[in-house]
Amino acid sequence: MPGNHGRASVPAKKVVTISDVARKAGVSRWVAGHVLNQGAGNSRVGPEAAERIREVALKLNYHANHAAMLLRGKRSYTFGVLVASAGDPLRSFLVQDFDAEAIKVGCHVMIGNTIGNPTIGPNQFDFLVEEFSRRRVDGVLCAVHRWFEGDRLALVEQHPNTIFYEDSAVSGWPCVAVDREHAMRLAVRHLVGRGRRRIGLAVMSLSRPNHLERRTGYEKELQQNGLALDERLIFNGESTGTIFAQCNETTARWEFPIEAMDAVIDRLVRDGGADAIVAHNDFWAAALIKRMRGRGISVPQHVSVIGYLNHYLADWTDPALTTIDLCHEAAAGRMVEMLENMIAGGHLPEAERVVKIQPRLIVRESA
Amino acid sequence: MPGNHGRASVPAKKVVTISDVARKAGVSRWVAGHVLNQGAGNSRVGPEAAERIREVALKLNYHANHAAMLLRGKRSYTFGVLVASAGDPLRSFLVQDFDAEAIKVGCHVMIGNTIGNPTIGPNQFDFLVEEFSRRRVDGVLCAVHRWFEGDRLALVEQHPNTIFYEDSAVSGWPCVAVDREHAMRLAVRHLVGRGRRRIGLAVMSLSRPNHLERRTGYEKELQQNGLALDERLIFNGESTGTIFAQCNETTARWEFPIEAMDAVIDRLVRDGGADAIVAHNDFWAAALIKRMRGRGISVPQHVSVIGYLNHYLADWTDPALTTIDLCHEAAAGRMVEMLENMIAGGHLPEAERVVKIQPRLIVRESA
DNA sequence: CTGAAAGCGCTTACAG
DNA sequence: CTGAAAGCGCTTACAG
Repeated sequence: MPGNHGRASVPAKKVVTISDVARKAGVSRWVAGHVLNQGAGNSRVGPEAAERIREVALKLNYHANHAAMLLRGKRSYTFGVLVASAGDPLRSFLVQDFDAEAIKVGCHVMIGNTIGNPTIGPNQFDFLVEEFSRRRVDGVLCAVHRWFEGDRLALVEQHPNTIFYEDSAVSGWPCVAVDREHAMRLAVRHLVGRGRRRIGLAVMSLSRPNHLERRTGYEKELQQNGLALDERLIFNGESTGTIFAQCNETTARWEFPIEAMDAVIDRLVRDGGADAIVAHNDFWAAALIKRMRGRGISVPQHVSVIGYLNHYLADWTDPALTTIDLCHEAAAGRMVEMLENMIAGGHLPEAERVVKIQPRLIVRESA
Repeated sequence: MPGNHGRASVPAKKVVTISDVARKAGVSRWVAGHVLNQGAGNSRVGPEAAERIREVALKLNYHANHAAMLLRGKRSYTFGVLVASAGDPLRSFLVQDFDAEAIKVGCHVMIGNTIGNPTIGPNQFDFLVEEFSRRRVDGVLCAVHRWFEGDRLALVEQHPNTIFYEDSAVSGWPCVAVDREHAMRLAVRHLVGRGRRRIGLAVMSLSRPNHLERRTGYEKELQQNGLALDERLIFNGESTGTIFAQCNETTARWEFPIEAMDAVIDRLVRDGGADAIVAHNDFWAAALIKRMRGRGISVPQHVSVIGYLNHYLADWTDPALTTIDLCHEAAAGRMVEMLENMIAGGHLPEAERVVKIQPRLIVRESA
């Protein structure tokens, strides 16, 4: 029968403690604790005693009491994850992969959505930073874009073991980001290889440093292939004043005005004569494909399209989307590794603070 | 500078304790603790003293030490969530919404992915059940389909405060599920309203009780509208032997053979003369739309299509997908509520153990 | 109402 | 190597 517990407190089931193990193994609590809960390789306990203790612990199904360790000052083996919304198309992969990597080093992940929950108060980000402190998380992954509210300085002050994903937000702080320059080079190179010469770039913004990297990669690869840069082939979403994606405050779901992509088609294809478009992300790409079909422009025959993200969506566009895979798994692995280094050893060497993840191109049908 | 901590232990920052508050407020620790950390409404402390204590606590920024409370037997204010993979199109919403609801009652959510991480051992589910015990979670949400491995009995034994989503897995245990019968009725009703008469149903399985409910709703609504049941209009994926969706063990991503939908089109549209299809989920629906276009069947002119889930995908199919929204937010709210009741009061009345969430139809373009 | 004491399960000096 | 003691920050009887 479910839940016949007391009110706010949970009756401690009879649980085996370090004393039980010590008694049964015929050693002191000190020795038992040392063998079981401290790092291995200590000189002070004989190997045969250690073995015996471990056996007893196994038989008794002993597990160190987490709360007691924590109270005593040990680490919590818990990471906090700050995301705008965990259901977000990109973050959901990141959350999954980060958890998978965390578990490998014995850590669990505590979720923290920073938007869409006004009941918490005016600023969920700051609230969660405090909560994570109270829970004594060992480290924090912050994957919240910098344009969302939240005191990043307070975050890193309270949680020195913080790592950022994509938007570093605090200059010089450890950050793992996709190599966007490389991503754009992969895309352009592929298109050139398919005979495209009028390659357009459509991005949400060029004022944000992250997005600017895309332009750099785009330009470099054009140059490398002897193609001239034509400003008419670059679409900067900022100039249109349209908000291309925003999170609905009440549903906490992302919304996207598909029709807004018509402006991209007008500028790049109709006016600029583009025969290919490298899109801001898979959603832009999917919308471009959809709207171009409506205008009789076929993909990839007339215009090739390349996305960025490799969301589930990519298989379902028609034609299926050729896109840049962001390799979240690699990013997650790297972040956990860095976090563990920070926890164990203190400073990360300057050179290892900003890590670029090499994305890869997934070729489907749209380019 | 990031991370200049000690090895495996974290130096306790100077933190304010209940003793500090008590001293400053001129009361005993007992009183301070009683006012601050116990439920309100105790008769033994005068209101003016209580007020003063609260003021001091606020000024000192006192927060009860979580580990100490836990060690003392208080609840952890943590929920564990078991999902096959948190990045899964459906689960990702659920994780987000469940966290949002949990935070409202002062709880945090610990993620647990039960597949895709073989390094953990042969059975991640059982491993996580143990881990959740060690972390002393107050309750568990299990949103893992019953055909995945994992000892459900051990789960509910170790965590009496467990609630299932969709697949109850343990008979009679509290469970929140979408009212699939109602979902199908909404879909059929809508199609009939649009003049469809040969309405097909395409589902992955009819042997699983959950899926059988769909057929029931489908039949009832046909009957209600005076339409005869035609077995040729029902596609049961099981009969084809195809695996329509599976999680890649190494990438932990869901894969779906889009071409497999051709069999559905053959049976329902070509042979059965269907003018509408209610699809197993949005992914089936999206694939049907895509493959039908390839065969010159246009949606919704020739055949209407309705999905199930209301994933991001729904906006991006061409035409945009009319689909059933599963109302995850409502489900999450209900689950947290039930969990809290179980924690606080013990048994849930029989009648409140199985909750059906009423889905809604989102009309876009495909039907 | 109040306050000193014991104890949750550990670790960490400390003295043998 | 060993063992008794103190203490992490709380709550819970218990005696005033």
